[in-house]
Amino acid sequence: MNVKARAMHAEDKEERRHAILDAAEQLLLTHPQRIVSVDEVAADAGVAKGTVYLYFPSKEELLLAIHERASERFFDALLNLLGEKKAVGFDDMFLLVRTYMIDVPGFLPLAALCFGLMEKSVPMEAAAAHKQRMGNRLQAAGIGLEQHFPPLSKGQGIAVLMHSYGLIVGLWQMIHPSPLKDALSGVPNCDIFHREYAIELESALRNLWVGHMASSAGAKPAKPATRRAPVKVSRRRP
Amino acid sequence: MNVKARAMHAEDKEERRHAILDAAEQLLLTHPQRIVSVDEVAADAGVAKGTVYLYFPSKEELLLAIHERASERFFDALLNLLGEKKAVGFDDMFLLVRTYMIDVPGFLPLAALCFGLMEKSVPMEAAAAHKQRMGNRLQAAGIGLEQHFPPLSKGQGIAVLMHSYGLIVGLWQMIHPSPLKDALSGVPNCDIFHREYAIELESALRNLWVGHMASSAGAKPAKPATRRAPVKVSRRRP
Amino acid sequence: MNVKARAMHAEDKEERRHAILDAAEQLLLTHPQRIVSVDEVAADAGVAKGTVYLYFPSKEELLLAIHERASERFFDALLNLLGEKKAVGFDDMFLLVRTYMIDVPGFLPLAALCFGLMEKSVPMEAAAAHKQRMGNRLQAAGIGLEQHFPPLSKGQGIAVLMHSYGLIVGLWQMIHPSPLKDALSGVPNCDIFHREYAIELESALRNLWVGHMASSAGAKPAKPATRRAPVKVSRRRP
Amino acid sequence: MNVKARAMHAEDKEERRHAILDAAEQLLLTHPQRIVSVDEVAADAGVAKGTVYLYFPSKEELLLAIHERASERFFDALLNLLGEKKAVGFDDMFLLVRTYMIDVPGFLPLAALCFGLMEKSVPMEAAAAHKQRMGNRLQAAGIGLEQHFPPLSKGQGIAVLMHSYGLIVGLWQMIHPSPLKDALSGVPNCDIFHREYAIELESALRNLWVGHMASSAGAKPAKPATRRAPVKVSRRRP
DNA sequence: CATGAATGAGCGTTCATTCAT
DNA sequence: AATGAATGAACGCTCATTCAT
Repeated sequence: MNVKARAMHAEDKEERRHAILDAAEQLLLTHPQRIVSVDEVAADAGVAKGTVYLYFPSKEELLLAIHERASERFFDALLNLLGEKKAVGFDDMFLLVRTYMIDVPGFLPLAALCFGLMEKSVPMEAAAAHKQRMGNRLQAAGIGLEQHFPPLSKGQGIAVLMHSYGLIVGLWQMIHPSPLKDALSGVPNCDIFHREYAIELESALRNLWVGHMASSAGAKPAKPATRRAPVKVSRRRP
Repeated sequence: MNVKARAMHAEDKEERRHAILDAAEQLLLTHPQRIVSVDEVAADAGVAKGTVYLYFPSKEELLLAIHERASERFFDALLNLLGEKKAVGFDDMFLLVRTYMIDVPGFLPLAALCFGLMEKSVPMEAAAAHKQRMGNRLQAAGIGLEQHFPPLSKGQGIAVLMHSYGLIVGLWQMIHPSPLKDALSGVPNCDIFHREYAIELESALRNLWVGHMASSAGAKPAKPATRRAPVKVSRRRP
Repeated sequence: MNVKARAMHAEDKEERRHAILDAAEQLLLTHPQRIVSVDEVAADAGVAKGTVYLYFPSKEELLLAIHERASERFFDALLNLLGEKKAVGFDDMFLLVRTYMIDVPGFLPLAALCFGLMEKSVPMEAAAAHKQRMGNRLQAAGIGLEQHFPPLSKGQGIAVLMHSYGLIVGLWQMIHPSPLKDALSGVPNCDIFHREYAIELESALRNLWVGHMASSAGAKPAKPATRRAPVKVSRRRP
Repeated sequence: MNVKARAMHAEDKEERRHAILDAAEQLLLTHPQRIVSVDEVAADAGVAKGTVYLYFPSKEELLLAIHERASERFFDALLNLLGEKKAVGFDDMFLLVRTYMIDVPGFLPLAALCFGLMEKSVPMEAAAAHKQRMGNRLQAAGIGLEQHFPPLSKGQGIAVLMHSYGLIVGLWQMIHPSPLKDALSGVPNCDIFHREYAIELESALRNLWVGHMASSAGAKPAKPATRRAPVKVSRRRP
């Protein structure tokens, strides 16, 4: 990793910026539970600690940048998928979630962390810029989604995505692999916290989507499949 | 808050314990972004720092206790509701969520925080005990849920609750009131992050529940309302 | 140990004082490496923490009292031995050292600790009183020693005792059983620190005594046994 | 002490390391009774508290380093002396003890302290390394000693050194200059604790050495100088 | 006398950030 | 541009001592 030469040109600088991000990401992947220190990042990136601060104004913004880059990969893949001509189903979508979020060990801890980060020390304009970029991607993906899933009404695509992302991150916080897992096996009523995250998420997410599709579709016909339950679940319409 | 008298009896001690919890909760609520320090808690509770450690073995366990107390209130209300004879619908449930989670300002930030807490420094014993208590409550509530929502199959009640809780916490992290909200209004594509959390959550949660009801109910008849969407969303049945 | 009744009379008080000393001593024996806390002592003695302070003005003086009581036992046995009619040799003396110092696990750590304690917080008059009591015992034992070991000149008995005690405590600090012992076995030149303390001490002590006897005895005849070594070791006499 | 320049080169760093050691040593010397705090050391060294941790991994290891440096000086002088061609006697040795141990005010309190330090918090690796370095020096000095004092058998040199060191430190703990000294003068039987340490030590040490020389030399001929005493002191030979 | 709840100064350590080189 | 030595505020926790009950 050690890149000693000075980055004089813009491209060199971008390269070094990514080298630092890579190191930090790697560290996050390797120790998903700990919050990495700037020292470690610098050491792993093969640069001095001060250099990190040449490329990122603060540790928080470094973390944000990692998360944004990781999200970008997901969104790129998603937009790519949605841009294809062929039909796209839930399973295709979930495969992306699995590939870019679940199977990337640091992604979810970081996501959870980043939510709480924006309030801290990150200057408002940086936070705003970050949110805007994320918003743009969401917007584009939401529209693509609506095209592939016709039941979705206008604007509902973005809602589905946000709800999904919330569910993905929130559920991960409840159910994730942890050292406690082994220790608690056998303790009654504790195994529920240690179900397989991917399986549980797929079920939850699918149901969320089913509901979204139904709520849009059913908005007009208004007749749910079963007699009682939906009556209680669907929004009351006087 | 300053209660100078010594807590000599068990009930007094419980009271003081709660006074400390109150102070910490209040602090959490006032500064949702920062992790409160023991110094602050002690000062706000009107006791010396050492006194905090008389009632809680560590800061982590203090935070956990706050969360547990708040959860307990929710679960008590939930079990109470589910224990009643009359029919219970989604709206009744959501009212509880609103009352005990959304409208209690510290609840959700703390919930998000606590998920990440268990791994840290909390001795395994304590973490296990905490998880078991939470597990017990979940279990009881899950069973009650299945009785009121017949479409739910055995064991699905607890799943619904967990998925819901994940969604509640995860979505809150994405969309919550923050100082940024005002600053970002007008920035294109940023307003999506600043929708009203309660409204957004209700929609997401309802859809999640609709999905759960449908997936159970429809497991046998398997007839979705619309032609295409469910085909793609529902689990493939070869 | 739990003695709840109030100690109203002097004898009861003395008894309780000893109960506290016993508990503290036991604790010291059990965990020779740690400095016990007042909490532990009180708990083990079956009294409240405040009660300890009714019987000892400070933790330091409690420790001092333990050490003094343990020393007293040694001195009692020593004076007893020296008071007998029959001849007493080094081996008899060493047996006492072994019985009252080496084989009492807490004795030596405490002795080492107490040396450094007097300067701290212990009020000067308490320290003076302690020293005087110890001095008295030393004085008596020194005189007894001189009677059994004729080569010793007047006043040399007390010197032998002090030098011996210094050697006993000082050597123990260098060579004592410790968790490191096992870990360091095999590391070259480290095994010297892990010789058996009792054996090493006996050798050192015996040589110290041999020297003392010789220096007194030889003071008159002035002819050492060997030709060269003593010439260099003994005090030059011009 | 305040040296503001940054220590950029290895030698500068070594210098600063020593500056910190100096400050700590000075502090130890000024307040032999208290265990210095890192705050004080940093303040006295004219650096920030964090800087101390740049040069020493922990407070314990800082203290150990002070002691090791002081010991090193003694051993260097000792090995130097023993390496010379000319004859070396007890008085030459004692001069070193006086110069490097007695007359360096912080040495003995620190030595006493360090013995008890190794068990605490110092990581085993560091403790082992420290012990090994000390062991090496002892070994070398022991061999040199045996060459200058022929009566000493193989391996006895190191024993003499260890016994001596134990005696030096142990006796110091009993008899050392202290504020009590003045206060207690006149109190009967207390003056024994306030003899001049150097004088007392010389006597004790000389006798220890005489004994060692005699025990080796006499191991074969076995003829004690006096009639009764040695019979009792020397090891029984059946 | 006895209790034990309350105290709070004090400590060792961390680590994001700065800035002289 | 790059370095990495230096900083110092902040933190969680301990525990001998006090004193209201």
